[in-house]
Amino acid sequence: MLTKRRAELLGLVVDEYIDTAAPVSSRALAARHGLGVSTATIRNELARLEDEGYIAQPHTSAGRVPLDRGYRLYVEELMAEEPVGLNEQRTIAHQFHQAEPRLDDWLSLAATLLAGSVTNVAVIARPQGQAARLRHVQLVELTVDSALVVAVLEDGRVLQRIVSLTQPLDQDALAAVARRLSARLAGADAAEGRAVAEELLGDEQRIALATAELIDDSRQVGETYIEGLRAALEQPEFSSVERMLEAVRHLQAYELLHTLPDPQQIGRGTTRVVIGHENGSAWLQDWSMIVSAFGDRDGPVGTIAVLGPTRMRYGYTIPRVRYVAALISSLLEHAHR
Amino acid sequence: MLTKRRAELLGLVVDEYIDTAAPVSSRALAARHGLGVSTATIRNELARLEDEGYIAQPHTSAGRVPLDRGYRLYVEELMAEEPVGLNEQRTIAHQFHQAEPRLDDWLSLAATLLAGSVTNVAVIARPQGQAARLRHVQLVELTVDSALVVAVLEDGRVLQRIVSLTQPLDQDALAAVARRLSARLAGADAAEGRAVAEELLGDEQRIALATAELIDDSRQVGETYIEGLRAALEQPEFSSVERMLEAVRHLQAYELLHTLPDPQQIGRGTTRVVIGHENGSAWLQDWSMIVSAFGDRDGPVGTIAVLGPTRMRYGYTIPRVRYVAALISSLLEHAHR
DNA sequence: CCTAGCACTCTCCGGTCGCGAGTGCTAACT
DNA sequence: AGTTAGCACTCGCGACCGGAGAGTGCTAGG
Repeated sequence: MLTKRRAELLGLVVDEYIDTAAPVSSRALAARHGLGVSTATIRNELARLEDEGYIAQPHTSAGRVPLDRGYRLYVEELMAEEPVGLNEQRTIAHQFHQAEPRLDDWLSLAATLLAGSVTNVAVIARPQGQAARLRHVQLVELTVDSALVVAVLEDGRVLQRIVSLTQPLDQDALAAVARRLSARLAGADAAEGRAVAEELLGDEQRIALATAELIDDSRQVGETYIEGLRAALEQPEFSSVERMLEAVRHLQAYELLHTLPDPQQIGRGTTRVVIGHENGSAWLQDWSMIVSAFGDRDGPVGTIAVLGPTRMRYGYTIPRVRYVAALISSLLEHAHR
Repeated sequence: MLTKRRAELLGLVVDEYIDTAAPVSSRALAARHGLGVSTATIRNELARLEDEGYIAQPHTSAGRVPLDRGYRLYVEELMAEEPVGLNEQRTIAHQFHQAEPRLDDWLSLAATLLAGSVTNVAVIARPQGQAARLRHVQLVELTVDSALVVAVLEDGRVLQRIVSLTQPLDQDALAAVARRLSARLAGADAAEGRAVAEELLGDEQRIALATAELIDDSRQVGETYIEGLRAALEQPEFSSVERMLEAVRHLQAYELLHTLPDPQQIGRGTTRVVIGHENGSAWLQDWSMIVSAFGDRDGPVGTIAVLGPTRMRYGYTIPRVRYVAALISSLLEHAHR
């Protein structure tokens, strides 16, 4: 069981780590917060917390770093929220009232302000329409090195896209590929399409991927606003070129839109925190996501989220995401009248 | 004087460097292109080219790297253009005809296609309105740590923006700052405003910067589309964290919009190449910019540009920028009818 | 004017070493 | 039983070499 003292200690470890981004040592804990015990005692407790999977050491002779499980408990029970001060509220609200009363402008502004306020990536997405499933695919030869992928969806819509090929394929070969893909992909949604594509190779894979993307396109992707890339990248977790590149690679409208949960599933007024491995996507393993929804009385219409390293100022970020979501919702309500 | 042979050699050095991103040695040149001379002779010629400021060595025992002057000559006389093939033209044009016939969608698509085609950053900007000059500034105390900057422009427009302060300033102090700034900035355009801000410190600097940005805002910034950040960042010139961060920091709509030349100054149909230090801004010192304008018969309305490291495939990029600009212009013409 | 040969320079890479930070464990203390 | 002082041990990190390799400039001879 997790004793009171150990829980408090965990809270301190997370606080400290969020602050310094460096493994937290028993000495640092004793020094910064005068708990009435020695470092040896703290070490014992830390060892217990490690056994229970809340924290870990990067290597034998290092301090402790929170694990996802530690963050989870922290977010649910230990952290102190830093509410949005009145000044801050006024400053933010003012900018909205000053802007043109257009939803697009509001959302873009909201993304910018939120990103600036929490120094992380802010994403605001407004999906439109329903995602459909595939009926079948056809391929049309365009030039030697490109073909047209035509996706026919179950609801009857027809979408097309050009794919460039690495090897020449004539119309017969294309037809064969199309037959195979149609068989495997019939009834598939975008995610299933991508899964099938994973198993294929070369041009056939490219075509399958294009098909999956066409299915995705059926959602008629609304606007997506992404801000704060720069602020996020300045954080120490991205101090190597590879991590930075990976972040830039993935932080794109297209990919994010399909990573964020549907606004319906969140519901207005609630804020969900998704930590590290709780994210489905592999690349998000050491990211956390704070998601909220906005909308009017007819229900939620969009998602507003902050993405950042798992080492994120949850207590600070969460209220701000919630506040901005609520603010937009109330702007929408007023606009409707 | 630059002999024929030396010019050719320079062309080869630039070609090779663009290709490999590594300093070019006399041996590499002799091996890859069977010039009828020995490496020693090549070394002599390279030494001359270095004296004349076209190329340089990163350190004594390294090969040669082109300097801006070398690139300039290359672009103007030596490079071989790689025209946009018919297939490529068709593939690109097709996507435009498939898109909704809205200028916004066209521009966004153009940025994406262009960036993908040249694997560098593509920027498309459509400025609107004229930039104005400042009449005077006023400051209004909002909260302890924020103030409202009110800029009155020469054409009578009034723009405002909130600035957060690092130190508390009361209304008297703010009034003093406003008086000082108004005196220094009267009649200034945005660039001059920024220059003055550079000389100031702390909150006064922040306020001056905000003022400069307000002046900029008077242009009523149109849409800016930026694509290809990721592709650009994968290039070897950004293989250090600092360079990458610097690029991300600067490649923002706001900053780029004010870096690109006015479409009027370029004129439809022409393509301008700006290499390294020829760029005004300090951060662009090792970037090159290929700029073209698009518009209809009433004149150019927007700028289309590709940004990349000075080591850029000029011969490949230039025709593609030109092509896309022309394509959009012609779409505009047709739409007008 | 060209070229073979050579001495020289400088970077890059791998290995070694010592320092410092931090831990876990043990034994004594309350 | 819980706490603590003391200590041996581990590990990462930065500094410091030293040799290999790449490339140059120069010289002397064709």
